[in-house]
Amino acid sequence: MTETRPGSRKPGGQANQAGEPSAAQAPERTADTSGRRPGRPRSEQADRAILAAAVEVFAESGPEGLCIEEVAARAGVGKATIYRRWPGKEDLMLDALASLEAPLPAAKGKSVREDLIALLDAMRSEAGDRRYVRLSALLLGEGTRYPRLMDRYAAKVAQPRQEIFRAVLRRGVATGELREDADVDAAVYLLTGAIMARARTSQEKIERGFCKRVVDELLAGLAAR
Amino acid sequence: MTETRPGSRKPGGQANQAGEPSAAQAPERTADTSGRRPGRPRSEQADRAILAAAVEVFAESGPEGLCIEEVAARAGVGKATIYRRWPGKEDLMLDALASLEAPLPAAKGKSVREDLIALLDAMRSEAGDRRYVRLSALLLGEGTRYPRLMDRYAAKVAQPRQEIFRAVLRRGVATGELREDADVDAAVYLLTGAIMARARTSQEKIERGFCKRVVDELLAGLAAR
Amino acid sequence: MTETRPGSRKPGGQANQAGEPSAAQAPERTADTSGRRPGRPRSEQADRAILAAAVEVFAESGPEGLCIEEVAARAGVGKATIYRRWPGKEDLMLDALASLEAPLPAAKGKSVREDLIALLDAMRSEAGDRRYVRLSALLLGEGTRYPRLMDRYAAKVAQPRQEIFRAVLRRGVATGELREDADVDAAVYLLTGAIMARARTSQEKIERGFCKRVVDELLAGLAAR
Amino acid sequence: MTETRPGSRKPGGQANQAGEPSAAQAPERTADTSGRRPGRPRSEQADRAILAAAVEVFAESGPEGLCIEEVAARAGVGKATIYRRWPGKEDLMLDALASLEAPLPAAKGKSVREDLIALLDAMRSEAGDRRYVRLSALLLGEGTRYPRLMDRYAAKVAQPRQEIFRAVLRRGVATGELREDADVDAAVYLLTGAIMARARTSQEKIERGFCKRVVDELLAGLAAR
DNA sequence: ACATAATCGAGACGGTACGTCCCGTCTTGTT
DNA sequence: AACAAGACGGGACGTACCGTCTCGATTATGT
Repeated sequence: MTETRPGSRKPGGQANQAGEPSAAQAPERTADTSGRRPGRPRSEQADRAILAAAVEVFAESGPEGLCIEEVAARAGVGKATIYRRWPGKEDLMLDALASLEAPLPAAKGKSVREDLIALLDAMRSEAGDRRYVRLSALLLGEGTRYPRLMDRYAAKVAQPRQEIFRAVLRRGVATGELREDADVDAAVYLLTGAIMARARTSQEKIERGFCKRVVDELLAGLAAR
Repeated sequence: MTETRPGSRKPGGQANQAGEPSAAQAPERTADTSGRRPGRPRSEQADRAILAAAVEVFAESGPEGLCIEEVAARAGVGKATIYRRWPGKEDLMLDALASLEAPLPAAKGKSVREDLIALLDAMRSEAGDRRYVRLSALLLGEGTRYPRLMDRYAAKVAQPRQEIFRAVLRRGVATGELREDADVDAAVYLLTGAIMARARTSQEKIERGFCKRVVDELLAGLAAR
Repeated sequence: MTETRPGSRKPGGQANQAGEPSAAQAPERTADTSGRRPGRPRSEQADRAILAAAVEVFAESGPEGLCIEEVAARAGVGKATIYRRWPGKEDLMLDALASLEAPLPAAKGKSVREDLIALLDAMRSEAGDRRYVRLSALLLGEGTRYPRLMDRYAAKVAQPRQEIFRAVLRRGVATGELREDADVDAAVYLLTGAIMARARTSQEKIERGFCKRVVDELLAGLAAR
Repeated sequence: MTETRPGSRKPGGQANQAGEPSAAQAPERTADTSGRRPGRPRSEQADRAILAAAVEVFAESGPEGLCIEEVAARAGVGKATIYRRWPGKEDLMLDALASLEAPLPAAKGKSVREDLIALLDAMRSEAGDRRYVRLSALLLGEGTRYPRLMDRYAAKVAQPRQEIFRAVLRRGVATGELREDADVDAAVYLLTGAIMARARTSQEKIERGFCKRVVDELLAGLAAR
């Protein structure tokens, strides 16, 4: 089910297993130069064509309808060329997802409120991208069946994003802009969850003002006084 | 693709199209009981067996692995008996999901805080049910492919639940427990989203105290003072 | 697989099991009048509609494509109404075949040659009827699986027809028109087979002169002098 | 419905479309061997296993009962491997039939009478093979639904066989053994038809002497003097 | 220059599930 | 009873993809 060939390699940077030790297990005859494997090197153009086709097919047919044969056909590539790179449909999808994640904007530091709104707004755009929603839904749905996949996603994609929110909030606590005893973790879930919940309730794009309202409401608290 | 037969009927109560207007087109001779279609009526036992088997198979194999042939076999039912009721895998899944949704507890009215915590706690239990997570993830992922399905879900399942939250919050505003200008909609997304976001980040059950922390943080607001 | 209900009855005259003792096993309450069964009598209109629909569907779809559901629909009849009369598809087909068989023309007696040509010409017309060819092909193909059916066909349809040929030939021997030691059986197979073989080689109708040529050739003999 | 792929190929020799022009569209670089389609070539072992299984299943279950799933299972082959070669059940059956047809014995030339008896005797053996009867009955019955099939059968199987008879008869005419004005076509139908008609009237094997009687009767002619 | 070796596109392979069709039986209320 | 209607469990149909496996052709490196 998983990696079997020694020198297996994967494109897609962010979602990889870290460090690409591909040369490590290679036969290496002479011992010195470049951890290069013998034989024809893999085509990087194929890498790109496959990922692009995967995103495209995915966006049209959804996670259930994504079909390797179609991806191969659109990429102008043999099926084996895909299976040489990814062990299966889900792993391909993970890398396709990663290729869609826009980097969150760096906190500009003016105020916690503005930073949070900017971060949420970036997520809002992604959530408006149906491709993102679907890829990420597949991931969630398949989580139990492919825990390895889920863990990699959590480690490589989800947690770094949460960390950005956490950093902004912690900085707010430090500068006194936020309460000293604010529950940073809870706040992260409240904020990021609001976008998810909103995305879920309808097919339409989330309206621009939504992020502001959410942030303000959380900052103000609901309780009277 | 969708319903074509006039008197088509679906089981699964909560997720239905409202009111079962099946009698509407029937000949109706005398007045009341006659709203009957001719022929052998559909077996309600089959309805139940199919839904039960669907949930069971689903829980074992995930949305991708859910297989109508297996559901039919376990329910002791011919495949046609399933396709007579649901046009496809996804629609079956929608009703299976609806059959899993526990009714949210009635607001007991002591305080808004306690009511909210109770509601979130009920959702937390569902979110801890992997079957629920998967079904709902599939639903989300397939949303664009099956907008009809998504709309039915929103109308029959999601919105009624949001309405319960909204009622609690509005009552809080009325009693003065919450700020007069509280953004009730934003608050609903913040609260329900927090559970979703939390469920998404790991496979483990959500800890009991999470709901309390979330509610308290939202009630207090993050801002200093 | 075969008859189970006591009072089962079949329409279709020629192909029946002889004598229709239907009243014999009926409950018979009072003991005297008319071997009538209680309850609503079977509709003879249904009998006719079913046979007609069977022939019609058959002619369109061939033996493999003949489908009871379609016959029932076209006859405006419930499926059970068919199964009440015939135990299965093949038996229905046998009666449908019998309803197609035109009676062979009575030998007019002018000469053996003319009689044979007339008989062959009648068969030629049937063989030109694709419905006949198909029904009879099904019968042949299914012979081994349904020996009972085959035997009934042989006894009720095929042998009486051969007997007509045989009678003509025997009369020819008696009148001195044919050789005294003519092998009547072989001649019957030669003549009737020629039509079958000719029908088999192409989809087109058999040309009118074919029968004459065949009869003349057989009468003359191939051998020189 | 029919062949669409350019280089489509079918096993089963005798029943093929003549000459396997598969190389025609291939790129053909050097000159000879290159008439190869790209990709993995079809397994000839699968060809053989499928045909063998088809004949076997057929012999057990008859034409109606022949079931591709069973053939695939017995041949140890995926269903797609069958459908890649034949568009449907009937076409498979045609090739299976062709694989059953024993080659007619070469005319040995001693006398027309002996040659004809030998030819009929070969057909008699086939007709005694229930598998042959059924396959050929299906073919006949399906003729109108699948005219293409029927034509191919006529062209590849039936006509070449008739030609053999015709050649024998023509030689007889040439040597003076037969009448100069003998109607060769009619004679062919008389002879081959006799076997068919005889096979049709009963389930039992045709008796050995039948062929002799038929040939002698036709040679002698029925007419007195 | 030439062997070695891993890649490429193509597409066949054994499977599994799909959604449809029809079988022959069973269950309604009506005639 | 028999009727029209139509649901039932079952099973084969032909299609679509899965992930694996040959094919001949290509493209690098290491001698």
